[in-house]
Amino acid sequence: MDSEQTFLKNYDPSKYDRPSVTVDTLVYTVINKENSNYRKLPEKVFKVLLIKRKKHPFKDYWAIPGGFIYMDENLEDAARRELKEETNIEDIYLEQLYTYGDVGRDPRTRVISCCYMSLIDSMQFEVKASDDAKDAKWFEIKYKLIDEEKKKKDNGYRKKKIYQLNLVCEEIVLETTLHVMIEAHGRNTSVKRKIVSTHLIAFDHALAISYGIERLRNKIEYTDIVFNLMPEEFTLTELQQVYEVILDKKLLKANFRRKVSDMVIETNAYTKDKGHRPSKLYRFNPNRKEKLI
Amino acid sequence: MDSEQTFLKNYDPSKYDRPSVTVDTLVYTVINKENSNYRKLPEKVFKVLLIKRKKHPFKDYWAIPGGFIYMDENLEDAARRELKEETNIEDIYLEQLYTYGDVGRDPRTRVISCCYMSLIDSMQFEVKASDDAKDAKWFEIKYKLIDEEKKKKDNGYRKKKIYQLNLVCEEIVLETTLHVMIEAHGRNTSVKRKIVSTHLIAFDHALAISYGIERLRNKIEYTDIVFNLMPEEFTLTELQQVYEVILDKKLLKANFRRKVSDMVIETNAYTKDKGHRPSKLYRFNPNRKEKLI
DNA sequence: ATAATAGTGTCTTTCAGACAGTATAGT
DNA sequence: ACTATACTGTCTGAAAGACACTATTAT
Repeated sequence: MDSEQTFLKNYDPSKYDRPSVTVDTLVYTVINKENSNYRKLPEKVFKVLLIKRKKHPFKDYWAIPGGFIYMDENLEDAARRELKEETNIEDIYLEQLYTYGDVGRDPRTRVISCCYMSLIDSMQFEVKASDDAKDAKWFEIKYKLIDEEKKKKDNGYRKKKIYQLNLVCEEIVLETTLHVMIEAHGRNTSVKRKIVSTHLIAFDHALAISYGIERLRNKIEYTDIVFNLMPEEFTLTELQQVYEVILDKKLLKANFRRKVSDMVIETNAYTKDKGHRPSKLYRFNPNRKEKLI
Repeated sequence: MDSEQTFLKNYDPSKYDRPSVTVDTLVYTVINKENSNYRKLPEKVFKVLLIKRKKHPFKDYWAIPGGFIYMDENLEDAARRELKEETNIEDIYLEQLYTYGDVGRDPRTRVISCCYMSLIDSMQFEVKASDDAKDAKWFEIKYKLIDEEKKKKDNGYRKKKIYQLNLVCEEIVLETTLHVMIEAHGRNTSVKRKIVSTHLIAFDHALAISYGIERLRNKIEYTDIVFNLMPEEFTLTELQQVYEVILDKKLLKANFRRKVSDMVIETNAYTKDKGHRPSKLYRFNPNRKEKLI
């Protein structure tokens, strides 16, 4: 009769083939665009951080920062370590997004990639992460539903949503087309995402980038995560601009202010030297009723 | 100058230590409780499927069904294969829930577990999955927030939510206490879940079971997933009972019916022989506007 | 004065919550 | 007749959406 102890002593993990495991971290931010007219507010741009690969496979392609986990390190710790190493960013909002593990997604060997998503404040990190030496660059995100096909089937339907993801940094344009296939059959609905065409983006990383955008668009509506993109103090118009650039739609000012009113606290400070009426500065209200999942 | 091809030919995956990867699948359902009073409707019970482990480690403990992935098999395919093998369930709603990878969560070696969640129709699978020979059993779920502590800190707070998870099957009672730690610091909020005490549940599986319940409670409010728990035809009262047992609260009938009205289509059929007024049978309306994430 | 943003008031429609009432089978 | 469920109507108040109006700065 063997005990758990003797079992563990004799356990040989190399009996089975094992995949490699990486941790990749999507870093999103919203940054001010340069401005000519002294009166106008700077436009906000939604960006994602990509690294230019220096090694095979996908040499010279752009990828989400990340790497192989250490054997004595938790997944989230690995994500934070990589983020610190590559961008010097730490103590930041991080959440697990999705684990990608399709056969053949990495030409070297079976690689399973646990993907995290983080949001950073543009002011705090803008310079460092844009650092050229690291070959890390912020890419402006343009993500749009461009077409939708629906076919009726008996007892259900099949819908294909076609998305265009364009990532732009200076003269570099990374263009990807994605399909989201929704299959409804009886009471059962399944969703599959796949890359139809992509250009200069490594592995299946375009999938994660688009999924991260959709998750963010969703969670911004019912959680506090936006504030991870904001500086300590901000105007309500800036906050609204961040919502608008992420959701890719205009919002009405009066309604927006009502909606966020219980998430913020006003300060006594105002903006100045803006060529128009000064604006009150606000902070995040940490004592609001939270909603987390 | 080496090409990608020569790089790949010389790539040796055994250079680095690699973890083992498993896929585990939470299977939830809602089942009718036996009934004495011929007039009364059967009560619904929310259940999760657990397997009794026959091998070390955690021999004789209860675990979520799952196992090691094959090297030539996608993650979701692995989840579906295991589900088919162990419970004969197939063609069912499945979604990725979370990937657990803490060091030391498996005493054998580093094991990373990609956890899926599935919902099944009690009528269709009730008998098979309860099959004793497979040592798989349905456990009734009782999941409650039992206490909450909040401590103010400068520039934020720390909140601890204490949950009690009880799983009951006949005379077996599996009791777990979980902490959800919410730490708000400045604009940054982090959430950590951990097991404080658990009894006869293998690995960190109690974490996944509770997280799955919370995800389901959340998604039932704004998606169609409930219908994966329903038979082809059902009464609105049955649908309401399923909502109530998952959310663990009573709902008002008139309001509930208004809320679900565009998700269902009425049939011409009615229930009968119930000892009270017959009820109209409904089906899922596959053509409703969907919300998926 | 002007151009631009800051900020508020209010109407309407929609939706969530609460409650009370009527209807109808099986014994 | 009685019991238990089936089903509907309507009131209230909150929230979402739309729009119009006033206020204030730097040049």
